[in-house]
Amino acid sequence: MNQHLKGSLSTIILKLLHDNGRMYGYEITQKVKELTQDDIQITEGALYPILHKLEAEEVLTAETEKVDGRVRKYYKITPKGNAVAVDRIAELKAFAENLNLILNPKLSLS
Amino acid sequence: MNQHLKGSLSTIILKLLHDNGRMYGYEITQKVKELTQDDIQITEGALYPILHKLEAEEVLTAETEKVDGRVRKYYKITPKGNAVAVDRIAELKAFAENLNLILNPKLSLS
DNA sequence: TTTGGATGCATAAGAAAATTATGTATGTTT
DNA sequence: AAACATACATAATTTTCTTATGCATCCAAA
Repeated sequence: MNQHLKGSLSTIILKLLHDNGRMYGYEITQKVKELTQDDIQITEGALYPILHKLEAEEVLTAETEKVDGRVRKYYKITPKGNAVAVDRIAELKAFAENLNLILNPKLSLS
Repeated sequence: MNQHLKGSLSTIILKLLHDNGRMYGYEITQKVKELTQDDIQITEGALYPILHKLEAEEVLTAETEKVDGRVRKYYKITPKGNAVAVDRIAELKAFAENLNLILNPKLSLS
């Protein structure tokens, strides 16, 4: 995985769930791959523990479904979790803007 | 500190040193504060171990100076370290762009 | 037909990278 | 004198990820 992703991964997951309403783990990994043109690959060892933690914190709820013979575990944001998600997404946006400020500092025109 | 900073911190330090040539630790913390309008505060417990590690890897070299009665440890990127720095900064830029793609997904116009 | 690849979830051991707390020291401001 | 800013350092702990492994199903290719 991209080392710069550290710390941002759980918020990215919340963002995708916030946008898409209901997703399962594997779908999240594919969506991130697609959005970033294969640049970001979420590993399972990182993904599932985060989903379980968010579920334990009641930010997410899960429902298992069998689709085409395979089990999928669908996650969505709880009403209670929505405030948390919105907050963290706003922080991630602010962070992205700060990154841009650092990476493309304005020339001093003095 | 901003939790999303995790993982990006060492590259941010390299970026500042790459832009400014020569900086000491405290100066780096102040520069990041300034650039991000107080949004990002680098803690000392994160900063100094990173500087020491980069020095051990010979990406940075350090020189101690006494200025106005206080000791400062100035760091700069080594010739060898420059390639590493340029690489990581490019990766951080790519990451920032990926973040934007995730945070502001294009509407599907199908 | 069986092998490999994609789909799908899970977890354990270890490493990496931060937080939090603490310590030292000097200079400046109140 | 106390508080705050400047300046560096590190130890213990926690968070978070990597790497490896395991299980199971479906589909395509050989």
